[in-house]
Amino acid sequence: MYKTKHFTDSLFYQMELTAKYCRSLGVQVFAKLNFPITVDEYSAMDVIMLHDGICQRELAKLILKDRANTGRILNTLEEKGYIERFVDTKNKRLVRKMIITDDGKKIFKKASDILKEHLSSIPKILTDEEKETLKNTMKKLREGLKQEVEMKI
Amino acid sequence: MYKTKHFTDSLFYQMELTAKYCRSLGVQVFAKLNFPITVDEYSAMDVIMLHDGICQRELAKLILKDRANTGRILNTLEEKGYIERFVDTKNKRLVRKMIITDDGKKIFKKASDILKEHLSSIPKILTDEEKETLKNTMKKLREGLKQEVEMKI
DNA sequence: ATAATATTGTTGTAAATGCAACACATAAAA
DNA sequence: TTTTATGTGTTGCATTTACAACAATATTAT
Repeated sequence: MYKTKHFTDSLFYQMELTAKYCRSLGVQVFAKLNFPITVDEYSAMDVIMLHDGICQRELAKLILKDRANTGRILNTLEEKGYIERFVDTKNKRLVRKMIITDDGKKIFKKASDILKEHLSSIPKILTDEEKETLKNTMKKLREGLKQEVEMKI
Repeated sequence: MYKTKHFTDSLFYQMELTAKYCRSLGVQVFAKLNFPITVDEYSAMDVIMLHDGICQRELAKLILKDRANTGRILNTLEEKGYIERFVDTKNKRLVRKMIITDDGKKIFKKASDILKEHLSSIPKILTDEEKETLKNTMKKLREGLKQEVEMKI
């Protein structure tokens, strides 16, 4: 019937499908283990710890959520007492930076340990080599797409 | 500081980042070219044409959106006159099936042509081999994750 | 036969998301 | 100096999404 390649066979569409499985797995694991934070909050904390003195917009660019969304995630993390925010300057501009509190570090460490233990119980689907190749190729794809897609962050 | 692998280095998280670029590219292209349908509606039409006589829930499972969401997408496609729905039976159960109307086929063809032309103007980021490997590995990952993740569809 | 269970689709609702508009401060240009 | 442009963060709103509850029907168990 349709000889041309279908959109649903395209790399972009299949990437979306695959990401949905990954995301669902993350959400379900976090809910199942009764974490006091969501996947997104956990990811944000991870990025903050990796980038000392990061400001909100830089964080937004790294987690690929817009500024509004990023601000809201930080609001809830602050309400929970896992981060503290303060005003600083970057290039002589006022920015809001944040640090992980001791409470936050404790929760993060605990979550990481439980997560690692739980994930190790999931059977290995891909070989280490396949995983590495996959990550490298996706990184290359992201680098290329950065030129084509405007992310409005 | 943190010697253990970070969550943001994980395959799952990087998949989410990469998928966001892909999704944004799709949305932006569709908006830029003034299509009368969204990416999701286009994908749904593509899947419907690939699977003749598919019912709503089967469609939902393929596009990985829940039944509610799938029903709503079909509502808008029906309102636009691009599909027609009718009641049928599957395993002696009442189900709603759908067909693409002539109008729908026309729009889909037009969108496909414009899309192909536009996408060909985007510089090649990955080689054909890289793309194939990537798609195959993602498919393998999805197959494996199907055992671990419940999709509630 | 009756009750319990399962399948399909819809409705309602809360949460997440994206985007535009705004406020504020600084840098650059006139 | 005054105006214009840029960078940062917040607010509001519309859309998307996930999830639970429900209705209707069919299957299975008791």
